[in-house]
Amino acid sequence: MGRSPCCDKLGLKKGPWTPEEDQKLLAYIEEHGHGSWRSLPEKAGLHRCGKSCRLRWTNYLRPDIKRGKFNLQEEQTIIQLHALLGNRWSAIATHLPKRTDNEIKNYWNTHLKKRLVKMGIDPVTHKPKNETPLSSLGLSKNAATLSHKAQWESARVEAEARLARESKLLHLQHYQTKASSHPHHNIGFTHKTLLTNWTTKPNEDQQQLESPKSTVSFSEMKESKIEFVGSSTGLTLIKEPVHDWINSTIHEFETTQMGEGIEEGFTGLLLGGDSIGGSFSGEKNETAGDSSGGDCNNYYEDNKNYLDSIFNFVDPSPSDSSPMF
DNA sequence: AAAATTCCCAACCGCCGAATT
DNA sequence: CAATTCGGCGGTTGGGAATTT
Repeated sequence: MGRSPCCDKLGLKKGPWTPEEDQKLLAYIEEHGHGSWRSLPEKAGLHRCGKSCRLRWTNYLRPDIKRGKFNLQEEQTIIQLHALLGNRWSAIATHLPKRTDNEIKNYWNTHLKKRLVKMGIDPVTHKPKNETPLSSLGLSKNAATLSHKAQWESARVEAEARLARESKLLHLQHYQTKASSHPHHNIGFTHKTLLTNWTTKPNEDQQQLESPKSTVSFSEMKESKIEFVGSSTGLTLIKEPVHDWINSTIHEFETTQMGEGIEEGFTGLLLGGDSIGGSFSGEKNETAGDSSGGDCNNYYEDNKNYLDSIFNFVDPSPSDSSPMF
């Protein structure tokens, strides 16, 4: 049977974390690694459940987290991956370095979803709510193709995500080993920095606009002894690599992300309802009267660009090195 | 200036699958 | 093989901040 909720124990604190609690959690993980989350709170002197500690660590305290506004490229990546993967935030997060699934999920729900809706695009299916105009543009065939390819692509991206998770796990184990053998091992931050951050509002002053790249480490992928076998329900992992295909698809993904094609499509599309000049989080500019997503006159063109950009993502190169298609 | 409303996000909840006993 | 434990995921929400009335 199921287990009882871990926070049901009397006396366990819930709600927002205090700086003192953060410091305890950080200090413990810095010194010992997190180990078993279940037993961590007691060892760390926290009156929290392990789940709460894990969440706090993964979504906030981890040193490799990037906070602040999402840049254009990150937004594009989220939209593209969401079109392929749906609400699989953890899989999407593996392609957005330093972003947590929770943050991406929040950003999608509070910003991107609304933006798509305003553009007349169904945020679930990523199709225009009224198909007719696009059909007349001759896109219906493309849409069918997209649907088919997206199934494969979805499986591929999911496999990438899995690999990324596995490699992260390996790194974590490596780190934990290090932490246990080096009691004062520094993992890239100090209590001081944490407390400094707490004196200002989190999120506010840590905006970095780094150029994102896939968290899937290509070298790790190359070293991986894993082969993907597609199936209707997902992927089976068996031994021995098929490096060429993996690397080529990853390369396609990466070049597509950096390429000008999608940039153009999404930039025009998404910037349309937002502020001009790259200040991209200025949603308040999307006031009534501004037919967000651009001019009404540009509606069809915009949607065409939107679909095109996804087509480009799914099928980015004319040569199409993927054996799947 | 104050009240009402909306927005945003950290954190919780419940479920699931994998691992362990 | 069943029961249990654990970590992880996605959906949801509470409450503070920001904005509007």
